[in-house]
Amino acid sequence: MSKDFTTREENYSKWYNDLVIKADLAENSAVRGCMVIKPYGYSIWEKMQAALDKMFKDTGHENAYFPLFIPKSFFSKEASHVEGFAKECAVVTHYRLKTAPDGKIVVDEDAKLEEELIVRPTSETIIWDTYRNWIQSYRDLPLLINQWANVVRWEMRTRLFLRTAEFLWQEGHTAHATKQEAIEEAEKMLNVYADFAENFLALPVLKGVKTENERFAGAIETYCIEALMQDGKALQAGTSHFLGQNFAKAFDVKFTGKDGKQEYVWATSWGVSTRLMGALIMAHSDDNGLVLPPKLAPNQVVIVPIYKTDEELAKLNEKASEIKKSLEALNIRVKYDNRDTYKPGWKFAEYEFKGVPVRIAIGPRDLENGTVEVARRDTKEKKSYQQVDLAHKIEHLLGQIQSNLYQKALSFREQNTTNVDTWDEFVNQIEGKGGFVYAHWDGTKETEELIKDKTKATIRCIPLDNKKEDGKCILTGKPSTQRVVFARAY
RNA sequence: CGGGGUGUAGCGCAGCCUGGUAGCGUACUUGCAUGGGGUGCAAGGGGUCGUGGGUUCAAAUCCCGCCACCCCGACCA
Repeated sequence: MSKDFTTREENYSKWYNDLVIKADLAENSAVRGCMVIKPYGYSIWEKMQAALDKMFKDTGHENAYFPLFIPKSFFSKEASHVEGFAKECAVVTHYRLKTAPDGKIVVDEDAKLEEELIVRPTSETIIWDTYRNWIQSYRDLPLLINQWANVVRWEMRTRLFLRTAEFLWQEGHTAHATKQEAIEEAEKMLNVYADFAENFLALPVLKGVKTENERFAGAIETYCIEALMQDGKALQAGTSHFLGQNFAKAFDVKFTGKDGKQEYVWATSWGVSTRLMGALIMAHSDDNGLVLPPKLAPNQVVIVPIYKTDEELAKLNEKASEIKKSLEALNIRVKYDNRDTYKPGWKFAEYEFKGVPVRIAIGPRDLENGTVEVARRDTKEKKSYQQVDLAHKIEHLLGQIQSNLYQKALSFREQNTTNVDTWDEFVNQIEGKGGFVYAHWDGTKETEELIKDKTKATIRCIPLDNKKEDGKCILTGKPSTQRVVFARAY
């Protein structure tokens, strides 16, 4: 199944693609740019959803659902928003098919829609059109709503999980009485994303704001979390937008304040997508396959029996079930694989490839000695453990693996973060090792675009915890007050 | 949309140049042996050769059109 697997060094991009397919996470579908998420991949996504959904609810949000289709006219209401999405919209123009004289199924031209429907690329417009009726008074605020949905953006080039024409995500859309409160909400949700990335994905992220160029279409401020992948490229892992009153004005959403005066509502929106799957895969996996952090692994532990005879298997079944139960009592997700159709070595390789954090092998020798063999996926280390109190030891080990993955990713990021002060250094760094490059920039759109044209590097963000520092723009030499983070990105 | 490439068994590929009844590896099925890191041997099943047309006694192979997918650019979470 996974022999002859491409290594990261040979071809990082092929490694990623092969990994996604061979680890059974997803595959390309019959539809251009759209993937099928397979059960194993989907179960990881479900784990992410569950964790995020809880975090959203713990911060006061509720789930709702809005239509897949958005009337075309809605898009024209917020000028910069439509501009940002116009080039990648799927449009529904007809509502009926018919059989042509030659027997082929064709679109019935008589069934043309009065107004075309856009398949949502994001839901601000339909949601704000709805909010108009929901919000009258300051008592209706804040309105804190999240939606789990699929969206469509007709991308020209797609890659499994990282960029697909249709993807799954959540989008939060909140309405507030004051500017300050909306900004706090946008920042709060950015922190939720950062916590999630660090605690569940085991992935350290930079928190920052986007430059005007990179800002979400229709936003006043776009906050983001940026992660560094093993090939030195950055991945935007989540965004949170302060939308000001742009959408309230476009959709005429006003509320009456305590003072009896009418004012436009302040808005935020924030989202993360199945792209997080891509981040997860690229952050930790190695040339032996997937490496999953225990908190998101569908199976945290797999138990493999080693035996020759049916009698041995019967004894091992008994012992393994006992171990399985003791682990499950601690809420550890365990699979016992006693299929006779595959050999132990095959199973070892298989679970390793699928990233199961801990493998327990147990054979006749272990039964005699009261031991098991425990192998951890992150370090590939194998150790013999006494069966006594095994469940607690495994629980502890899972915690260690989770934090080890985070530490490893963190030190990778540190090793691949550099300060540069001259253009030559900058080009060398971007074209060599890559990584996050802190450099001075004169603050103009033109310079940012010029740098992008010359090096393919973009400003990933202006970090929130940035310290002020006088310097000169690496390209123009004009004065600058702080360093910003450059990288090539996905 | 520009440049390059590929369509042959579930998957990966050879065969094409030089036309002559479709092959390899793997996966699958069956049997026997094997079993502490992808097991060996044997037998077996499976293909409108992307698609439409043309040339020819004969086309996977030669010619023309079309379609799909992949890679590199412009666009992007």
